[in-house]
Amino acid sequence: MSGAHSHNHQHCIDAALARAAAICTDAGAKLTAQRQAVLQLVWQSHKPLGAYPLMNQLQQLTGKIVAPPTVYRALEFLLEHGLIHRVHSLNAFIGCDHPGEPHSGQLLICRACGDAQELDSETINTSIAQLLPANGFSAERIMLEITGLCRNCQGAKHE
Amino acid sequence: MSGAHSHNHQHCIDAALARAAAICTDAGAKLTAQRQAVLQLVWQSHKPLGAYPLMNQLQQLTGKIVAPPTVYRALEFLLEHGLIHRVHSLNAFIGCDHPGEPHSGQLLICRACGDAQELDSETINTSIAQLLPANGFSAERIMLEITGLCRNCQGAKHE
DNA sequence: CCGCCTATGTTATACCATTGCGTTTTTTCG
DNA sequence: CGAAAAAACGCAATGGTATAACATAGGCGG
Repeated sequence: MSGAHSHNHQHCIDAALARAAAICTDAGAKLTAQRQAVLQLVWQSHKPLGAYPLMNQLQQLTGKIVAPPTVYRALEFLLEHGLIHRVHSLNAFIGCDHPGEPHSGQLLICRACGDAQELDSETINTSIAQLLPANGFSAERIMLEITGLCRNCQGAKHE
Repeated sequence: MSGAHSHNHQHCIDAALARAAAICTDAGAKLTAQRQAVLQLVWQSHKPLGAYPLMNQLQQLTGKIVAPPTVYRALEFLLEHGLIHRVHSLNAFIGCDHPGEPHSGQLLICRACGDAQELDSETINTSIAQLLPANGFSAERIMLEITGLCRNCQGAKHE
């Protein structure tokens, strides 16, 4: 596994980094080199990336030893500013497709290839929004994670 | 913490255990004493219960030392048979309100009191179901967890 | 009795995340 | 500018979550 992606999505990464920079400037937050490096690595991985793999990659990238708190602090910053999502079912992280906009992180996670795709279905959002008042519940964080098989993996099925 | 619940929901627990026994018999699975004890403890807690607290309670209940794999194996069994749900955002477990029926574990989790309430909204289910074909995705597990403030905690709590 | 399957026990370890503290860097402002 | 304050970072240790690997015990059909 060394940069062998058939499709080069360097421009996606660059775009994401640019958007991130803009958002941080806007918010008066500092996208330091380290945070940017973490964001880049998260984006660079098509799949949700765990904190420790990320840590290793960060070490390779910077040539320095990196301890867990370092990477977690960067991740926390990026989460706070909506630049990445946490994928709870995998204990991993993934770049956010449309930072800046309000959205709730709807994810389709393929258990075969590991890819994750972000959705933003208004239908689902409104269904949920309509449901809450009936329960007197005030929502702060909505997390929808759907695990299954993506289009590509359905034909070539394992198990 | 010694049985200090103001509301005695022993009958809920008993009902859940009875249903569980029926479901297991039906499925040809064995609800052993240990698994039943774990199920009881999970139900006994109004709130989602972590594996290690559960382990401690199980030790007190049985008077024997219990190792992590023991409790995880029981939890795995209960999950497989739909008798409990895993709450990913808390790394915890909660009794399932309506085992036996197909449902997808929609949860309202109050961050103030820690209570969790299970939903089963057809509206949401159909929204999701309609969304999947467009993405060519075949869903196997759908997980919706909503964190916020429940009715009781909204008045009392700030921030 | 014997072999098989399931459940369980036991030890160790992998994996995920945070706390606490001290140092360096950056920002702020007189 | 230069000192005080704040933010980011490095580092060591620890806490919390989950599983691997191997051993043991008991039911059950041949």
